[in-house]
Amino acid sequence: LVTVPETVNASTTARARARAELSREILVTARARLAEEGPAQLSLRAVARDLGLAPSALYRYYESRDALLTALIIGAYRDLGRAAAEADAAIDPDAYVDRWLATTRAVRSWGLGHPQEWALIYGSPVPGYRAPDDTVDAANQVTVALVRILAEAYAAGHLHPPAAPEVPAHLAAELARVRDLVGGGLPDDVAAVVVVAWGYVLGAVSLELFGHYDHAIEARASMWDVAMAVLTTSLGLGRRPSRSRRGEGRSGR
Amino acid sequence: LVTVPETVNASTTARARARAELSREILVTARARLAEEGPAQLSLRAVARDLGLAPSALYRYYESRDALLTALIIGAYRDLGRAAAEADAAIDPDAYVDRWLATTRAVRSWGLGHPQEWALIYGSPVPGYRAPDDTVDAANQVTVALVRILAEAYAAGHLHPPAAPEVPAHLAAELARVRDLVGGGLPDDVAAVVVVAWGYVLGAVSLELFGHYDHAIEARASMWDVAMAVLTTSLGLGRRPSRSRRGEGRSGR
DNA sequence: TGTACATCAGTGAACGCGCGTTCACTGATGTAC
DNA sequence: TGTACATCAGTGAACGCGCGTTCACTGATGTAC
Repeated sequence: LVTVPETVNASTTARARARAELSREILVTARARLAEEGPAQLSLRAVARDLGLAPSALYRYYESRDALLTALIIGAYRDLGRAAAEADAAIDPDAYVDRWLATTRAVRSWGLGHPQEWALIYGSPVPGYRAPDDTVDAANQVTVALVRILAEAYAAGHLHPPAAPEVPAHLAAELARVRDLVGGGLPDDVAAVVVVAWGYVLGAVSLELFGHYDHAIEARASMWDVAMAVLTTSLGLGRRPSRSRRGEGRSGR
Repeated sequence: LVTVPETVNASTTARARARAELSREILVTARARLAEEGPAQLSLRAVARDLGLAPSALYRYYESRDALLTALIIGAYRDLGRAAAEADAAIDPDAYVDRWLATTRAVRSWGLGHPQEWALIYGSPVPGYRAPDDTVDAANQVTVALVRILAEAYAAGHLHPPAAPEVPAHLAAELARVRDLVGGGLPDDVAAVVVVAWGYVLGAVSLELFGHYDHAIEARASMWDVAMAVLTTSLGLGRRPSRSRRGEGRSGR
């Protein structure tokens, strides 16, 4: 199975060009099917049908159904990561609260717009499917888009979480890896708080998408805004430290 | 289709008793199958096979596969709700922090012990299945078990969230419903913070169970403890108010 | 530029599988007299 | 207490369905001389 080049240069043969194009078209079609059924329901035959191909033809492009799923997962992470990064890039880099709010909002919006793809990457694992390591990098891009903002805010002295948890050594070692994703610089306790914030953002979108506000909270957008306000306060994210950390901090005054 | 009485009294006929028993046995077997495959994979035929019955026999007990799923969902919510309530009941009622930590821990433990049932109730919706309203009550029991602790803590003056978000009126009206689940008494902004805490607990368990700490954080129990410490601080849950709310609060001193 | 051969895309039939649900049936259990 | 009839549990065969994957094939595209 030959991998498909991302970019098609001029010297590429017509056959290769057609191959790359159809390969992408298969992905697009599969994504469209996903929008109508769940990831577990996604069938090669249905995709082939939509494309007017024989089912067996897909095997020239994807080794198996799992390979197609993997491509979809990676695509979804990339798409979401891109949406988050673009939202961030549109804001003044020094306005950390605004960047955080805009980026988290973009994450939620993407989820609302792509509920089945969200389920594919953040929902229950697809049964019988084991994600290969290729997906990890793509998943990390989303994490980085969120965490970077908080890391930069911290570096600029604009993140002062009032909650400074004790972090045991073995956990601190692992948090260091998260820290390294964004270039280091966070103390253990702040890194832990950042992971909690990351978890809340993803978890809250899932709760909403998976129907757990049903019959209770219909004002979803307002609830999101309120939740993010609470989160921002809890993070101590903003221009002025609300409290010094650990009695004596880096905060002025 | 006759409903099965919860309790079997002495006058019940042997046939009815057998019916009730097998009805329960079907559920138990289905739950066991769930532990091995995902909810979407659950098949009537497999359950019948495990019980040594013809597939058609199950139709005497459950109208359809969806009806069986519904019974499983309600059972899972009840089981989780019971586990949470029991953990709470084991703690001194005035020790709100301990109650919160014990109860949330119980929620996580139940999830770790019943990952597929967790996925059934909190994971991506099972495709093609639409949950009937019967499940809502059962779901609420879990919410109540968590929220009640915070409501009681607030009533006792032991909950002082430093984050007091602005809550728009239409959202406040909906939060009132949540409030009513536990007998009222929470101001809008506190109710909003409580919903955020509820969301974090459920979201964090899902993230862990669905594999989003994989390749990053292996010290799951420590991470949980740290997260709950952060959450507790963010809630302002404890004996002494860490800050007065809105400048002048009910806090003493 | 033209020909001979190799490569590769896509076909269509077939494989074996498991699923939810229906239906006419049998034999056992329960009930009314 | 005994008999006649009604109810109901469970059977087994069958329905129609869609699935992932394999395989021998054809015809078109690409390449080497």
